Amino acid sequence: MTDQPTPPTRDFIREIIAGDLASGKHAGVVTRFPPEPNGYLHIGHSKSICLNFGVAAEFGGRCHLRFDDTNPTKEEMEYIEAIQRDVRWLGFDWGEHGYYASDYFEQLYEWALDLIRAGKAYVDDLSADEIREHRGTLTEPGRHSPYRDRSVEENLDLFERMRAGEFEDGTRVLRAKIDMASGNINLRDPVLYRILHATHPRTGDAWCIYPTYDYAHGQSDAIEHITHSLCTLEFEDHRPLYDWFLDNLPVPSRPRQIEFARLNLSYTVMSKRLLLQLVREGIVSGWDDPRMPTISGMRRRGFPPESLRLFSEKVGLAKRDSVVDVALLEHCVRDVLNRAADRRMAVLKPLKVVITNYPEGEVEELPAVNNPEDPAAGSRMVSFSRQLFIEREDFMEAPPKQFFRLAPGREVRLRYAYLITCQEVVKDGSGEIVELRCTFDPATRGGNAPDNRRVKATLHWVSSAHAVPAEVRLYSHLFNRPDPGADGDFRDDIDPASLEALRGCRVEPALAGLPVESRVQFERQGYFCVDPDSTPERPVFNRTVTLRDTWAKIQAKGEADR
RNA sequence: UGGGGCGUCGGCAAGCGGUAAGCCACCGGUCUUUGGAACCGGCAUUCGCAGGUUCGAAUCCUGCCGCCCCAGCCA
Repeated sequence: MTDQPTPPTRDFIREIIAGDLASGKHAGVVTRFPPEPNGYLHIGHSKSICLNFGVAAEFGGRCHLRFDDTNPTKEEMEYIEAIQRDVRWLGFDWGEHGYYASDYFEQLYEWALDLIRAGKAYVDDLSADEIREHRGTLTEPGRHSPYRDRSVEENLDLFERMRAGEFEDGTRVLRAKIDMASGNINLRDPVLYRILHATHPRTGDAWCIYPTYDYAHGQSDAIEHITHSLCTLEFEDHRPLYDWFLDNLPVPSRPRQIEFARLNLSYTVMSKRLLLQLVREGIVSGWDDPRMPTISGMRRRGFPPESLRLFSEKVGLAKRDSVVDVALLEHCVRDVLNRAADRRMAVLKPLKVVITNYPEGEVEELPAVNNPEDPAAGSRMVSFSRQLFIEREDFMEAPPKQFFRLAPGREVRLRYAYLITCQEVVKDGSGEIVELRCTFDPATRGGNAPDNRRVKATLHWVSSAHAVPAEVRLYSHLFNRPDPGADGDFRDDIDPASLEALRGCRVEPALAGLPVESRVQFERQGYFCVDPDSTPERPVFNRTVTLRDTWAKIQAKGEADR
């Protein structure tokens, strides 16, 4: 067997960068993550963050965090702060390299003056509607604006007066003079500056003209000596314009834009517009609702940052549009949590069990392993007594063939405790099961029978006198179809049962008083984390993700066959 | 009927002229004090289609077909 070293993670972007380093085109790598502070970051951004910071780290370079804050009508300080918090939480550090496009407004303005002086930009008095009419269509060329051939002096005068605030919003713009007949619409004299009498979150009222994305982005990259400017596919046809500015302005460096496909996830919407709508319309509780694909939502849901990084490695990087199965994300979360989360017992829908042959008033402390995947996690003691709670779903009066949990006359194991046998089912007047009367075998303390007899099931449980009440919130996908909105309003595809709050849960005492965001596994059920709504007397847990559930599959199959 | 991209397993994705990696999902099995985890095995004779070049093509050429993006003073 030839044992070849695992090839390093390679994708087309890393290949380009490695090539640029090998050829000596660049001595080092500088990337940037450039969010617009007009909303919260989501898992699509997480892919970009991991890419930009990851690439920089792998090649010994650095990654800047730069806010693309060129549109004060949509941007807010709250978003700037949330974005910084989320990037740090994900595990990345931009060090001294936190920037804002607005840091460059003065330089960008000077360069606009250069363009005007070179006859490559002009002030246009056309209205937005008129500009659109002159732009032509996808198949017909555009027409020149009647203001296209103004003199340099007039353009300079007008542009300076735009900056001085002499004109109303929308009355004039600065445009590049490129080619109104270009097949690439971005080259049909794109707008460089628009008049916006709006207060900017950082520059306040210092400006009333603001550069557009196209005019600001590449130059900001150049100012920061970004070597590789990574962005999503929809900017591909902006690249000639990106390059045009670099070619026509005295910029200090020459960044290269490279585009990759954005992340799409099944059962999820990813557009900021739609996410904002969910928040504004109160469909979710906020940007950090645990059902949101936002980084803050996933954090509250209990996803560890490592799981998001793992996921972004696993989804790969390419240029084709794709939709990643949300099951891959869930797999990454389970993979990390399986190794990291301590196990605890929690009964979500309690059913009372009385051990009839166990002495009244007696309590035993039994050792329970914290994490079978991690010996260093140690163990804890759990209290056992005569009256317990088990999961309602773990008992069936008339069990089907494949159900091997508790049933009348059947013996099962209580994890870390004893083997018990169900002797009697107690019901109330309406026929509902309210209690199980069982016997235990004192010789099976810890869970093993001296005669080596086997039981087919192990149940989790809590001692009723020791357990603490808790609320548990069960989450499933926000949408009930893999492609929400594909046939109309995405709101019609919201799953009304995506949140189920259980109030009467009983959990083992070790689960009380944990810090917010603590992540644990509830044995046999899934991974959960402590929600900020918790109080000292009543913890609240969010279900992060269920455990793989073979029984659920068997049941589902049974129903399908019926 | 302009311009720019993209088409490899159910979902991602390697492959860079030498005879289809890997992951998720799914299906079997082993093991098991979590119906978890772990482990073993199965899962594309074929790369959108059709021609061509070549000893040899997913990889090169030609022509079709399909999908995505662009007509914001959003990013």
